[in-house]
Amino acid sequence: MPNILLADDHDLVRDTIAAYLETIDGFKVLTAPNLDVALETMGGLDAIDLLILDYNMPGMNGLDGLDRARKGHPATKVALMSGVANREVANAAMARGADGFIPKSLTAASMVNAIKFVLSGERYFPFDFAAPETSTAPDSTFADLSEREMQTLEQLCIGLSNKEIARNLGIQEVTVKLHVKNLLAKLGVSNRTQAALLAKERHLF
Amino acid sequence: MPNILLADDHDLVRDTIAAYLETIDGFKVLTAPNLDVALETMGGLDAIDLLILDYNMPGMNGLDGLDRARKGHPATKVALMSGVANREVANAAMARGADGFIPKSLTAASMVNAIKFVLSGERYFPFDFAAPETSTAPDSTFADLSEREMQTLEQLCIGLSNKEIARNLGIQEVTVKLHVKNLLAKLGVSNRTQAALLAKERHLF
DNA sequence: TAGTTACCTATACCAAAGTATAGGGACGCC
DNA sequence: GGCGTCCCTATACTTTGGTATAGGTAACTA
Repeated sequence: MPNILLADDHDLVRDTIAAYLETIDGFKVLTAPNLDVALETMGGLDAIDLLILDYNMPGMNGLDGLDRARKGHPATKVALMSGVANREVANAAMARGADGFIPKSLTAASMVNAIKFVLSGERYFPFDFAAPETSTAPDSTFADLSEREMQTLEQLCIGLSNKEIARNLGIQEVTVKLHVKNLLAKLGVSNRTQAALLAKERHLF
Repeated sequence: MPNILLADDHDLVRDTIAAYLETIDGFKVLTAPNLDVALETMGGLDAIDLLILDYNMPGMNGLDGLDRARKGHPATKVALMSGVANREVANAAMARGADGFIPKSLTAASMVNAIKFVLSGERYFPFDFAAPETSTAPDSTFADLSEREMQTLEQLCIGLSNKEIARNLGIQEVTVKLHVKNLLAKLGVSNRTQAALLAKERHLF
């Protein structure tokens, strides 16, 4: 029966999750209202198999808290939990060695799955949480680009110069400049670099 | 006891995996040597809970096979399995609606985990397989950038102009130009847009 | 028919980006 | 001391990028 330590400053959230895990799956769950208490508890007698840290919690200071927890207790698996963190934070957490990332948007059943996953030695990263970035902004900004402007943008995203784009599209450089100018206005950015960055961010090319 | 249909043209691989799943976890496993046979089998009496398709297998034709399988049997979960596919393919598969992606580099235990995961209604995407792209090239190209050049690059990645960067760093615009010129050379690119794109690709900022 | 939109081109101009060369100050290293 | 490196600045220059205005074609639409 694995020991879990759940640290979250939101009392209601923390206690209900803990109760759920205990009753439904028979985990033994300890709780802590912030990082410092959590680390104290870790130093106690019971060996903790999994430490779940809320991302927004006193003492966390971004992902530094993750490092602190991992450093002192290498044998314990550490998962991050958050209700607000975006994909960037989640990725950063995983890159920094977290064993899992649990968005609070998960269903209870999925959360249990995730926890079991981590306890079994794997690293959990919810795919459906990782993906939205791609599908969140399907077009909107890019919808009203004309075909040529879109083609121009595409070449811009490889970092080509107007001259090169002109050659590739078989038109004059002045025309490319025109397309660039228009697409900058439509995208609401002020130069080609920003346009390329924006397009890449939206995973257009 | 869930029914699994495993389709792989590699006889040895297919049969050993099937045997493993049957003996270790009590799954009922059917097998098929290619996509067509798999789809035929699906039409049989037994309801298949999970279809596992090898990516390199007669009939697959890239990810088209995935679509064919999903279209005819919406109730069946479909996972892709591959020994060679890279991250791009895996992501594309997930984007096209696969319920899971199973690299053959997984341990047997992890594979079982993945399968249970998918059967429970979640989508499985192995983080350790997804991540390498980020960590494969930690620096190399960027290692020999000086501190100022790195700061300049960072601002470049927001699409700022030389003038703005100069203001932000508290130096003259000419100096920024110098840094830009030098970092372009070090990165082996020919303009600021390419530099920004490269840095973003490597997830530096 | 006239109006609209996308597309292409042209000339011209200014701003921004990038190159070249030169020099000075700070630091660490042999 | 001399050497190398990074940082900053300066002048001067060329190229590229972006804006403005104007005009022509083709296709679609009211």
